[in-house]
Amino acid sequence: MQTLTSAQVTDLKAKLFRGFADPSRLSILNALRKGSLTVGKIVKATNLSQSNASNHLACLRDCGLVTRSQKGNFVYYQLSDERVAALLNLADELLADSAKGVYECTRYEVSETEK
Amino acid sequence: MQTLTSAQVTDLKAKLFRGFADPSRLSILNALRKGSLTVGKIVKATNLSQSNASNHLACLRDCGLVTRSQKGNFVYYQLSDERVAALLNLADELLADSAKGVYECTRYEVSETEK
DNA sequence: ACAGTGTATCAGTAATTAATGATATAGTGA
DNA sequence: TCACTATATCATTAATTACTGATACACTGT
Repeated sequence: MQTLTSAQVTDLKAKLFRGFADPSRLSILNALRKGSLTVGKIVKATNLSQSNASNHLACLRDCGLVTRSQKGNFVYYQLSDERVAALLNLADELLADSAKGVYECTRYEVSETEK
Repeated sequence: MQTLTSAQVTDLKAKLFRGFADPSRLSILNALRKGSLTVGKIVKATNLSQSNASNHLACLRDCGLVTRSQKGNFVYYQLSDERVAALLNLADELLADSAKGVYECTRYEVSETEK
């Protein structure tokens, strides 16, 4: 068991947050809030392409946010810890209060697929 | 006051998390946990270059995580909400439990500046 | 108005990242 | 073994991002 430098801890924390920092991954995490799902169900729920979803799932696993369990031909993913959902909830609350400000921020660009 | 689509909410949430998802910004946020600081103090605390710190501060402001207040020649930054610190705390806890797994993950690369 | 200090912005570059389509792997049942 | 389904990986491309050094702006005191 090795002790980490504070810079290493910071890198790990950044990595953890990076898992949350992409709309595709957030939509996956959101779908998993209700429980574990197969990759196929995740693809349907999120409208991501299969390979893209698979890549993001690998990323989420890499960040420690989800775990994987194989059952026959299917692979189930689920949130790795209650606190993953708790982080999502906290972010929801924070956004609910500050969304207006962020939304109006000049740098923010809404994706073109939305009206 | 406009209602946001769920995709817009997802984009905003991703943007919020992106603020946390970089080691430089995390070290800034960490420095600000104890209270507000001038840019100069932040630069010293983080070892970032002045322009780099300034860019990250703009980013953090853009993500809604910090606020800015000017006093004479100095600019003070501070966390915009208690919940920003709460998110950092939650991430700390999550990491404390799962650090081992994340640390051992094959994809993770420790920056070369560390031994 | 000027010099000095603190902060922000700009242009350029290198590196990282997300997405796609095609292909590979692994499990299932006949 | 074979055909089939589910998932993962690969190669490529386009887009985004972090950083640096130089410069600009803003405030202060003289």
